[in-house]
Amino acid sequence: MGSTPHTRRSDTRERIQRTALDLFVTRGYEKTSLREIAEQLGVTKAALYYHFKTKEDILRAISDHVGGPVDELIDWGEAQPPTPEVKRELLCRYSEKLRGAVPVFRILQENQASLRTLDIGGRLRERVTRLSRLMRAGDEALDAQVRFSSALFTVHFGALVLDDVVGDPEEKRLATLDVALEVLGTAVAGR
Amino acid sequence: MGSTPHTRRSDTRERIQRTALDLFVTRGYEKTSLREIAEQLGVTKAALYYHFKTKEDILRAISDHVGGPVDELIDWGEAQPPTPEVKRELLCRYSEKLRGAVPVFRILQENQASLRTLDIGGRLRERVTRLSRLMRAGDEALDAQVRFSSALFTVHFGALVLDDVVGDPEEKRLATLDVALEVLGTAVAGR
Amino acid sequence: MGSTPHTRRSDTRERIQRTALDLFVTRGYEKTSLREIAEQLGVTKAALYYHFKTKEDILRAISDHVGGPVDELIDWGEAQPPTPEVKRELLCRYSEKLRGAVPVFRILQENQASLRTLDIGGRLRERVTRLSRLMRAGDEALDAQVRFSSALFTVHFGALVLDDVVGDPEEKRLATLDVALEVLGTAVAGR
Amino acid sequence: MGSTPHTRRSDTRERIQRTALDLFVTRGYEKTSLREIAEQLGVTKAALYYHFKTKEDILRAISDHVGGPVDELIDWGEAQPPTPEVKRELLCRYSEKLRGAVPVFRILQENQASLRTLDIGGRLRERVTRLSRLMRAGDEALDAQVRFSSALFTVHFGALVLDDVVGDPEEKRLATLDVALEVLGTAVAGR
DNA sequence: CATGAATGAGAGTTCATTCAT
DNA sequence: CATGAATGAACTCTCATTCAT
Repeated sequence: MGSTPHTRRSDTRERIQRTALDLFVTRGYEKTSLREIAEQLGVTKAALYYHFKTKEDILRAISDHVGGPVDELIDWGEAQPPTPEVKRELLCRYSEKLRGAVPVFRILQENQASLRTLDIGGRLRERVTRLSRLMRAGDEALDAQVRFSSALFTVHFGALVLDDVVGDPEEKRLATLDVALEVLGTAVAGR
Repeated sequence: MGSTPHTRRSDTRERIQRTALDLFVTRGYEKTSLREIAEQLGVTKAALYYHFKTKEDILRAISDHVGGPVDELIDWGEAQPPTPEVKRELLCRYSEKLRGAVPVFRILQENQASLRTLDIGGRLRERVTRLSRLMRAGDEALDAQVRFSSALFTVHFGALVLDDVVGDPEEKRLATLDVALEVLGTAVAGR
Repeated sequence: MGSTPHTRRSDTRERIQRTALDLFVTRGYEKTSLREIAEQLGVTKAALYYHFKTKEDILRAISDHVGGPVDELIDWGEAQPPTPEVKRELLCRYSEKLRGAVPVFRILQENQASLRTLDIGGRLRERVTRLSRLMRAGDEALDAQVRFSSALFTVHFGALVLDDVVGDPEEKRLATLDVALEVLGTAVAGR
Repeated sequence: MGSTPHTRRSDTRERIQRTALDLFVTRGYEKTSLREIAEQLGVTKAALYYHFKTKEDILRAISDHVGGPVDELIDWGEAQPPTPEVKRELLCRYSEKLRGAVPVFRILQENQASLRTLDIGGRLRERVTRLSRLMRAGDEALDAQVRFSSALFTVHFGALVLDDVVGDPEEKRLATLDVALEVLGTAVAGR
């Protein structure tokens, strides 16, 4: 019977990621040492290395939870024409990806400098570049460019910042999206 | 006498800050070692310690170029009533502070996680908190709150991001400000 | 019955030795990790431990292919009087032992320092000492001592070095032996 | 005054080399940890890194005491025609270089496998190759080739092996050289 | 003003080895 | 026969910092 088999076939890999995520969020990637992760988990540093090749690899695993979905979104976007509708759709979907993955995005956001050297930083940079290009495509006017960027900021940073604000998360998300769409809207629709 | 006015007295301190700024921007605060700074400057590590008490102290000196003015702005803001006009004024002035100090803001932005432990991080956090509170004061409605934040994001991140975009800086700055004010405006003015 | 005679029963042990031999030769004993051996073989590290008690044990098994025969040779030599004929015989037989086991000798040769701590190193040292003593016995004159050593070097290192030189192996071996015997000869025979 | 100034301006670099040399000889390069060197010297590991960039760098400094002179010898040899006289001269001079530097040569000899990965290993290999080529040039006959090699072995390994044998060092060296020259002689002179 | 020398603490990483399954 | 998971000890190396000169 045994509904909770005790650690049957390593859930350790997941536990490492969870602990690391926690520490990366609170202390930062660089300042979090493998010793800390291991200790907090009650295993040895060497155990971490059984499950992950390097420290960066742990972060990669964590950030892939978010990287994959976002890449798909970008791929989809690049296959579409740069119409206002597509951009609106992009913002909506991006907002959805953010939901529930805020801590991961926060790590990527707040440790940018540290990631630069790592190849995970390269991937991140590429993602940001592609997403920006996507959002900005279609209207080269300065005002439009600013609007496109601003709408993206609103969705992205809104999620990160409003996270520690009281209120129903979904409600906050939709409010944020509304504002972003409005900023965008005046650009694409002329309103 | 003295063709070089009163620049007597170590311009080394300034050169250290410039070099450090450069390296902090390109390699990040943590990843930049004092050895690197010293080498790039052609002095010894010990020399850095003659001019600055710690590594953090160098960063502090750099960030104070921006911290002081911003603090003054916040102080001013807190002495005003939370009217729409004041908020608009805040955005305008904040935008001006950003101008020319983008690299410093970028360092603070991209090294947030590293700064958390440092007391300079505390000050930064406080500044952000106060500025946010200032911007958000006066209207607790969710929609308004989002708008206030978004306007601030637009000015702040717009400056950082649009920096590597072609175009006249001042023109870009004003365009950004326009969008920010608009986002704000619909909230505060009802339009 | 059984087309494959009686090779039943794990040829894995042999495969481990072969793989290890390869890696020890190319990367050195210390620099070769059990992980590498296991990976190159497509098994787990733990599997190696099923077949061998320690890493040193693998090397021991490898070097025993050569150690036993050489020990026999030395035993034989020590039972003989230290005559010129015996020494000539020793060189000839040693040369034969070397034939085909060059890689093993090379490992022992090039990893001497690493082996020192291991008890296999002690055995090697003992072998070398006994063989040298055997070759040097009978004539304490400095010139003779040098000659005896030189003849042994010639056979031993000649085999290792000439291995990567073109030419029929057996022919090279005999040529080497000739020179060694000549060096020896002038000492023992006066020629 | 003050004939023995106490450690005036770092004789530490030299002391590190001496201690390392000792340990490399007795325990081997790989098996000697920087902790051991530091402890035996009464300094911290970090002090070693003040004076040398890496562990390999310490070995390099040690081996350069011998590498430079030998390189010069080889350079000289390569500028000469491959005559018997030149070869004799090469052996004589090589023998002289060996004198007094036996421990260094022993390290290089006994740690060959470990050095392979290091770029100091490459240099060593190159040196050996060039020296061999030099000695073997001029007569492609198998017998001659073997003789050339053998003469070199005699000088090289003779120095290493006879080091722990009683007797006046210089006398031993000359005796060794005599045998080497004789081996060579029969090849080059036809005798 | 600045350097040369050194330190203590800790980082990430790798290794041979063990053992329940 | 063999594996997956884990460990403890060690490793090389880097860093911010100190201080006598």
